[in-house]
Amino acid sequence: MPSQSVNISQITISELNNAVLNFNRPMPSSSSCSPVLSSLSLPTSTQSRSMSAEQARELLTMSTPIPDNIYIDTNDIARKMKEWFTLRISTRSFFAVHVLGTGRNRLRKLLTVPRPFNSLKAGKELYIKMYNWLKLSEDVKKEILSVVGMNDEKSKKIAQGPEGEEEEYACPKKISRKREVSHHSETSSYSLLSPDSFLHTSITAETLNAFINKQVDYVDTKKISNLIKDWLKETQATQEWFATKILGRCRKTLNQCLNNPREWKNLTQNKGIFVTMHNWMCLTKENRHEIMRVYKAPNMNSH
DNA sequence: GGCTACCAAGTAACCCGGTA
DNA sequence: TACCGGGTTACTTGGTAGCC
Repeated sequence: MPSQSVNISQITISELNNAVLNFNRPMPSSSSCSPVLSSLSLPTSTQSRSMSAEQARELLTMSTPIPDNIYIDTNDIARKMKEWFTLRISTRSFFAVHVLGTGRNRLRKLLTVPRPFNSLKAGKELYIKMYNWLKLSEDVKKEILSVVGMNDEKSKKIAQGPEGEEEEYACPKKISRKREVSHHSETSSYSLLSPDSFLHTSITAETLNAFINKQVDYVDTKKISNLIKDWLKETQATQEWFATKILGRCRKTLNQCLNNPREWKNLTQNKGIFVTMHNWMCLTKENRHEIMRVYKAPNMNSH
């Protein structure tokens, strides 16, 4: 994969070094891992330019021999990585190919059957990369993902069509329309557009975004489905409008969620829809009405 | 590490019922 | 009867995991 400088990236080497400085801080709920990245040969803090994809990968790579006193708990790393993947910030395939530089099946093996660190050969480097990855802040991780994947020519080529000769993988933001939608909900990027008229309302788009994407631990899916159905009847708002304007999904998806709500624990991608619906119903009647007016909900003339 | 089956999510097509 | 909104079914696609 060719190394390219990335102009649009906002991340700087100094920011990355700041992240590295925090590495001496213990990992949350971790006691078995010792800092490793501090031994890496990182760019100096005087460099304040955007990093290239290669530099992003280098950041996670051991560039010096592994000290004998360093022990990495592969089980712990695998568990934490699996937890991180549930956030759906990146697919396993994407992470394997672009961050680790290996195949998705290889990563799966590392996560499902973690072998003792000392018994590993080439796998050591991959675990170290993951260890270092877990130490980064979420913002830095996202920037790295952006740098190593979203902007390189390979990704663009594959994103344009199935002609790619390289290993098939999925880019969560560019390639998969479905995952993009899912990602959208999981990462709290709100679906509402920002009409100019919103500027004149008492509730701002930012406020609404923050509120409606508020994280929720649990949603009673059946209850919220019934509430939404009742609310749609009451206000005569159409499923089409609510689905596209508020949820950012197609009407059919909303319809299925309302009529066949799965148990919360069984949900994966559609959790975001129920979270948004839950938060929507937590808004005051007045706020909902105002938003409906701004977003030109049908039948608003009658209210 | 390759192959393959399964699952989840999203959507198109179609149908049905209400209404003007 | 045409139109619109809601519901159902089948299909497509990507991710994951089992098997070897």
